[in-house]
Order: sequence, then structure tokens, then C-alpha cells
Amino acid sequence: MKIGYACLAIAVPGSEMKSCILKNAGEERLIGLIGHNLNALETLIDYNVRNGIRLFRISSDLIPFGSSEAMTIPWSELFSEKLAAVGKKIRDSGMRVSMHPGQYTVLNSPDSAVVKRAVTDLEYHAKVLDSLGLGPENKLVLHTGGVYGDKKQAARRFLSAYGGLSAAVKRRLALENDDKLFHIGDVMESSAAAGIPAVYDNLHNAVNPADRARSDSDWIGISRETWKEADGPQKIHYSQQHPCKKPGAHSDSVGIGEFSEFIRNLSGTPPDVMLEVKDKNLSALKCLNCASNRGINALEAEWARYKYLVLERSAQKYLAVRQLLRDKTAYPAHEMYRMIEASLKAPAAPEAAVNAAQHVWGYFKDKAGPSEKKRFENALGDFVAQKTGIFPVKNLLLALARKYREDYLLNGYYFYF
DNA sequence: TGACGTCAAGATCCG
DNA sequence: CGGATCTTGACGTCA
Repeated sequence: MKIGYACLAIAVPGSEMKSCILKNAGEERLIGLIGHNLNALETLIDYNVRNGIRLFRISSDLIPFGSSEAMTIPWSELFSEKLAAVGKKIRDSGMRVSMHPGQYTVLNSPDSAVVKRAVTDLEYHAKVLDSLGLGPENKLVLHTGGVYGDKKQAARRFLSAYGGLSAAVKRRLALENDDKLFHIGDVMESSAAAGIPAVYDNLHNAVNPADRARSDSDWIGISRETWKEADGPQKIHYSQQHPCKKPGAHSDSVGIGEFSEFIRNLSGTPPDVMLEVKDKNLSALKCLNCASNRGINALEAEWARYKYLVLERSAQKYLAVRQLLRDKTAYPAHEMYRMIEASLKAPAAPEAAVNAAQHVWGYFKDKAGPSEKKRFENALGDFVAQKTGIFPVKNLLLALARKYREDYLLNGYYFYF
């Protein structure tokens, strides 16, 4: 069972995708952006390899305007070496990747111009995966599309459009149930008719259920049958409901208790699990560390990344986690994440936030010049006086961490929440 | 016509 | 001027 995350990572310096607006998308600008984004992708892949994350969704923004008429650059040739090198890292590490055109790629539209753009978009996505030299188990996940007042007719149009796609797209295509229109029962029908695998999404099924009598485990068992040898192991999408937002909205982080119960309830071969969650790689690492014993070092590395976030909420909880990790023969993953989750639920307490900021400042106090010290003290003073939030302070510390190359801090999560 | 979802770019505001 | 914060863009469907 692989566990992964989608598109972007938090606290991975140099991994940010860049783009621009259409009117600025000249050739020179685009070449610069593509070069940057391929480096960013390599940074993400390297990060995943270092951290044992072997499932990852590549952002559709990798090639800005990749499926637009504005794209006149032969990017796959221009960057063929780089693409091949990154693809080799993916293959050699046993990583499985995917891409996921958004809700605006609609293959079953009655409007032929919309369908044409959808086909172009799918061709673009397949070309990215082809250029990386990756096999058909690296999927292109798509939703069925719109209903237009007649779901049966709309499903037929999907199948007809699917039939017209190139082999390059067809061999990668997988169909996912959505949260509004085509539930997993609908998807199973189209999937069987087209002979393509079905990606089961648990939250979409919770919001748009096919049959309330069937559990997640039932549907995962049923959709497993659509995955053939060449498709690789079954893959699902997993997410949790945000407690405050509307039904279907993803949670900020994967709650480890709920996730573990979900996994426990599965039967048969466990699928690969793509997490859809706001905190991305953070949840992926959490779930991986809890799904198997990855060594006390993995937990210590995680604690190092979380610790100032916990400290700025409660010194007591900070000490409690430190205590928990004392025993180097134990592997208290669930306990550690439960404690971290509990403390992050609370907003930062002002006094604790000052304490945490001063701890982080400790990395610079011998290196920073007097003007830097003055700026830090002013920012902290403004925060204490409630003139600003803590973010101006954190951003200042982040800039210092970059300047003085404090990787330990840059790889931590403190600056990003 | 706005909402939907997503992210960064672009625009504007502020000290 | 730099940094923080707000708005726009790019896409198609549906209420």
C-alpha cells in the first residue's frame, strides 16, 4: 500500500510551481517557467524519495498553458533530457505518479468545442507522463463530466468520446466518482463499458452516494475488479470532511484516528491511497509513519519539523511529546500524532508564540546584525502590542533562515501555519 | 449571473 | 521601497 499526496508540498524549499497570466505567456517567459517547474518537480521527487513517499500526483501546472493554443514551444523536445532524468528518478525509486485534469476538462460535453479542448488537455497530460518515460500504471484520473439533463445520454457521450481518444491517453485513463453527478455506481458502469479502471473517492461517495447500504470497503472491493495487470495496483482517493465547511470540502489535515479506522476496515489487498488534504505531504508522512514502523528516527525527524508549532501553543504539550520520544526502543507514532493534532487544534497563545519566536531567533542571534535584531524586536513588539499577528514575525524569521541557510528551520513547519 | 475549486500572479495598500 | 494583503485569472457547468 502506497500513500501519497497531490501536486505540492509544504516546507520543501524550491518546490513551488510558477505560472503567469495568458497575456504575459510569451515564448521566453514560458521557457523560463517550464525550466523552473521541472527543477521544482525534481525537488519534489527528491523530497519524496528521501521521505519514503512513493505515490504522488504531478501538478497540471507543470507546463503552464500546456494544453492551450498559446503553447507553441516544443517543450518535450527542448527539455527531453531533464524530463528523462526526472522520470528515471521516479522509476528507480519505485514511485508511482499520476495526473488529474481539473473539473473544467469535460469530455462528455454536448459542445464539440469543449470536447475538443478536453481531448487536447488529455493529450497534454499523457505527453507529460510519456516524456517522463513512465508506464501505464501512472494514471490520468478524470471525472465523467456534466449531466445536461439526461445522465444516461451523458454517460453514452462519455463512452463515445473515450472511443475517439488516442492510445496514449486511453491506456492511462481512469475514471473517478464525483461529489455531485456521477456516483461510484455510475462510474462502475462506464468503467466496465470502456474497460478502464475506477478510482473510488470515499468523500465524494459520502456526499454523492450510490448506495447507502454499501460501505467504503464494499466499494473498494467492487472497484478493485476494474484494475487490470497493466493498470498496476488499485488506487483510491481518500479525504476527510472539513468540520466547518460545506459537505465535500477537504479537511486541513488527515485525522489519524479516522484514517487508521478506515484502513482497518478494508479487506483484501490494500489499495494505493492518494490523500486529498490541505496539508499535503504532512498528512502523507503522518499516515505512512502510522501505517508501519518506519523507525524512531522517522518520528524524531517529524517532531523536529512540528516542534515550534506545538511550542507556540503550549510549552507543556511540547515537553510531553519530548518525554514520549525518550524511549528509543519504542515506536509511539499514533500517540505522537494524536498529541500534535490535539495541540494544533488550539490557536497559538500569545505568550507561547513569543516564546517560540524567541527560540527560533536563537538560531540567528549570534549571526544577525544589529539592524536585523532591531527589526525582529520591533516585529515581536508589534505582535505583543496586538498591532499585528504573528506572521510578520515568522516571515522575518523565514527570511533570516533563508539568508543564513538554516535548513533545519527551513524544513520545519513553523513558518507555514 | 454567481458559485464552485485551486493556485500563483498581479494589483494595491501600507508604513 | 519592501512587505503584507486583496483581487484576478483560467477553465465549464449548473442553480
